Amino acid sequence: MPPTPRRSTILEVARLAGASKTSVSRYFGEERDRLSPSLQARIAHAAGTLGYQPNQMARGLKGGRSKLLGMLVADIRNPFSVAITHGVEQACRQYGYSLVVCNTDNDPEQERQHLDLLGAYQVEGLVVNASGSPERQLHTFISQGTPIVLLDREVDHVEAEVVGLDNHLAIDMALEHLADQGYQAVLYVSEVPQQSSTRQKRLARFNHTAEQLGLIHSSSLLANSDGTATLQALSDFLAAHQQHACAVLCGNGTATLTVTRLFQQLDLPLGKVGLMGIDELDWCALISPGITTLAQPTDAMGKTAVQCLMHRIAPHVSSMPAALSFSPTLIERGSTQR
Amino acid sequence: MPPTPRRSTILEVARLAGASKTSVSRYFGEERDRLSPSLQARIAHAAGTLGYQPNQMARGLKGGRSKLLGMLVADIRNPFSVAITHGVEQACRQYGYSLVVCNTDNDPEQERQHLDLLGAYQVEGLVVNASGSPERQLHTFISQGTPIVLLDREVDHVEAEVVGLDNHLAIDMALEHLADQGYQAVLYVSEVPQQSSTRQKRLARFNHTAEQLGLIHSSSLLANSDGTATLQALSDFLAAHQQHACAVLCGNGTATLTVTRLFQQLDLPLGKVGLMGIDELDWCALISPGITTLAQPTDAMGKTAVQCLMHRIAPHVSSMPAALSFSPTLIERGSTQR
DNA sequence: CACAAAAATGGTATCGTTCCCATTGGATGA
DNA sequence: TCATCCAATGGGAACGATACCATTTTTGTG
Repeated sequence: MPPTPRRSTILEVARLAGASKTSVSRYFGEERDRLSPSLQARIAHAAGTLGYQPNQMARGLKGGRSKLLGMLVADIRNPFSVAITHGVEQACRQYGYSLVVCNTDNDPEQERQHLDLLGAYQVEGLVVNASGSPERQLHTFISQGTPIVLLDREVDHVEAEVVGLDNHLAIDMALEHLADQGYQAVLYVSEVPQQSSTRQKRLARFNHTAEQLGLIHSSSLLANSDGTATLQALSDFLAAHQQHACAVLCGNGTATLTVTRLFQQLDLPLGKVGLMGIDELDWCALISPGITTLAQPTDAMGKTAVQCLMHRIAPHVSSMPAALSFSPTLIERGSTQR
Repeated sequence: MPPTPRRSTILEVARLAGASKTSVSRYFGEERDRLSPSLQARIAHAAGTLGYQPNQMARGLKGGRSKLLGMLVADIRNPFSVAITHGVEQACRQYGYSLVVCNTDNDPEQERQHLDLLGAYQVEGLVVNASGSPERQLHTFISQGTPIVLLDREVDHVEAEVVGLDNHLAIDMALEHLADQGYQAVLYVSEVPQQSSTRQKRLARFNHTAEQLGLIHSSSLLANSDGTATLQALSDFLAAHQQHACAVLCGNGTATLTVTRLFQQLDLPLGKVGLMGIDELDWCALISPGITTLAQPTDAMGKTAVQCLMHRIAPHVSSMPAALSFSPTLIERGSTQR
């Protein structure tokens, strides 16, 4: 094996092409047109021969233009997050940027570390799906001129665009659908809302709208992942309102998963007891007679987040997106059919 | 707003601490011990005051040590890939590295581009879950001394460790389980195997072992995502072997999802017609009476992949993992109970 | 045809680190 | 006591690109 054949540099290309480094730099930068066709050809040939590729580290160093975007994800194993990440990544590539994805596993400490890191890599923009409240660090980015977009969750005292679902609309749509279907009592199941503004909003809106629609309502928080507390809450709720048509509304995909398990444990008939969830999942159609969901337009959300950043980074390249708040789509299935 | 307060540099810290940049560099590098306690304290204080953080771009430039690992994922929306990515990322952090994840959406062209990119960012190692056959590019990395680990899929003519499931064992376990349960005819459903050595191996082994166990067998490839061709194949298979106990074995999670849909379309009784899949999914327990699966130890696989790389990058930090081939775990449910 | 203006190209300093090689000063040993 | 060595520290060159300014060549115009 040859002793680590180093990656070729701009200088070598320049020499081979009989040009200066500046010209080669121009060729690979935004100013290719300024070069005469003949010079362009020579450089192209030389670069091809050597297999040259600009070193992004060096690029990032000089101009601060790392062509890197950072993304902080609270829980990469949540299908919703994955879907969003997918959208964000696609959009990044479209703008010629790369994405560094950091998963925090809902741990504020990891979040802190990852933010430090993204800073150290000079990301030019940041998509943040927060797990804690990293206000201080986010301010650091902002004050350094690095634009930030918040995804799905707001962060107190951080002024930045928030891309996400229209939570009020979503809850209203869900409750109206349930009411339309004749359900009279609704239990709302959510993960603990402390870390997430979205969960808080949905919960509050649930109470508000359920009240307004004259629905009997109550809520239960998923404390531990096996949902034993909620099992109790669910059977209590059903027992207390036997004479009414009952339904459960789940605040996100995780809740839907847990509650579906509970339905099976309690052997509840889907539909007779209503079930509905926010977030569409692969398997919702498969649990017969199907679980009704509100699907989020994840790809669009991801793209919009990136578009926001690009608008700040390079206003001429991208306009500000029209809307940052998205409407869900109702996917009606048997679980809300009595 | 202050006019973009620049990020502070090593020089400013040095000045404030009354030290030289070399000392500060040492403090943040691997040679902190060489500094006297008093100097360490001064630097720590100065760095804290200024909120200093080393610029990774500059670091990467000088030493070629970017502290970055790259990962190529064929399909980020596949839960199996996500699980692996999660493991890889955790392991990275453990070693003080960060991960750039690139999703190729099974598109060789995107794969090509992403590999270029990862090269440009001077990643120190690469975890590759290939979608095409990027031999040439991978060789470039290897010849430059950048270690590579192949994940789940091999790439022709690329000599590198392959971390993945023991496919022979998996297929054998599955078929033995099915045979034990009294199934006599098995249909194997897989995605098209061209792009994936794993799919090829599983398919070949299926034919081999089914033969050996004296099972009636056949296979069907998922051409389009709605699986219409397989629907036909499945009903034909069942019709042809009415007098035998039939089962379907799915080559991966995607196949399991599609086939489960087909079972519902055809209204097949789970268990009476057996169903089993490789890859454990959230919802397999929920489709009553549950779908039997072979679970892959995804976290361990991700960690092992990183450990391989680290062993090459810094042999003193990490030893070579003992095994690169993993055994699946049988999760027995009602779908293989007649 | 001369002169200005524009286009094409090149040279050099610089980005923030790390690495290599001094330099300093005190401890060690004969 | 003096040479020697080690530990602690500092100075400057490099890494590979970009940006600015200078230079050369071309083009346009009266």
